[in-house]
Amino acid sequence: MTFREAVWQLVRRIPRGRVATYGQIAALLGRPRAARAVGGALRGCPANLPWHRVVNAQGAVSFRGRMSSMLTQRIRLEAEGVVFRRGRVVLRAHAWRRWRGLP
DNA sequence: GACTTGACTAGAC
DNA sequence: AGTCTAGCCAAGT
Repeated sequence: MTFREAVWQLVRRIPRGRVATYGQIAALLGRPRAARAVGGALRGCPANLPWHRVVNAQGAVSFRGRMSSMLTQRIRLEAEGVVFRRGRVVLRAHAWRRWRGLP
């Protein structure tokens, strides 16, 4: 299993209405400093993957060459109830917490 | 195997 | 709060 596949597998588990950060994904995979590689893994990912639920550490949508794709990502997130504030996702409210309710 | 390339980040001003 | 910089790392050449 390549790193890229592991990223896809994990991203698939982010629930609707929640977001994860590149660094968070990397950390969950045991590579706390591979945030940048997570971005690379999402480049050319399967179309059915909820890639739009991954944002940067500031809660902002990362630039990917065109403004239109940023807008698409934002629209998709808002469509699932994610709230933006001054151009950033309100992480306090929407950050994916895998361990909620566990020790 | 040695570069190069980014959907990244934390830290320093 | 904005801007720069230096690390980092999997993939593709």
